[in-house]
Amino acid sequence: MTNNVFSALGHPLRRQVMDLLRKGPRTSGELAEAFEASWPTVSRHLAVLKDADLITAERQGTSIIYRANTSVIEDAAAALLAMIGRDTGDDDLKEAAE
Amino acid sequence: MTNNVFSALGHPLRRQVMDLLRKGPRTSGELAEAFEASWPTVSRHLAVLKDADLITAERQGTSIIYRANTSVIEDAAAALLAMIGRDTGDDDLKEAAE
DNA sequence: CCGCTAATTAACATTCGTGTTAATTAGCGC
DNA sequence: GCGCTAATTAACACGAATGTTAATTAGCGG
Repeated sequence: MTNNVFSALGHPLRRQVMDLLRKGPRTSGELAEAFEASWPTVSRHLAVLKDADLITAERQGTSIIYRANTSVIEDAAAALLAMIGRDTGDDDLKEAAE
Repeated sequence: MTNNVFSALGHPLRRQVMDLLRKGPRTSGELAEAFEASWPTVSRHLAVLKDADLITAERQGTSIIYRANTSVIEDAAAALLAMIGRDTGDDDLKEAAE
């Protein structure tokens, strides 16, 4: 669950999508226009993000609206902080060995 | 700088390395033994992590000691939280649109 | 159903990532 | 320098990711 999240965020275009989505929901077309890449290319990046559960897709008429999935992003951030020993309240890791 | 960090964390073995390093410094040999993969394979994963600045390497005699680079991990976590509008004190992003 | 717009999926070429074994560098003790 | 251990780099094979154009699905309005 925090697994392909990092891979998904590995691509710069996908991070930019997340940044755009932070400001509010966007349709596929709006997102596609925001980048130089072709529409199918953006579409596939969106599919990767959706697969990683980083965004959600909701059909509305002929458009499809994408939204950032904040809880998954929070989980990923928590996983990172856990890497440096900072517990985040998820208590799922107990370890403090010198 | 927060760029290849996510790609580097995309591989499960590399996240496990980070988790081991959280508990303290380890030599290349110790890390190599911790995984099923061959030593050269682990070695190259370590190179990826080092390239992303997630870990540091220090030669000590014939051994090379690896340590987690906490500040870069913190930066990555901050970048994630910024994606959901949560400012982390880095003030480099200002935006709160509905 | 036809035509139109929105968006995804298919097919293809190319580049990147991963893992292995073999070869190489680096340091230490004799 | 020789031999030994620690670790990386080189070379190779192969599967996954990326981007493009062409084809397809989905919904709406006439």
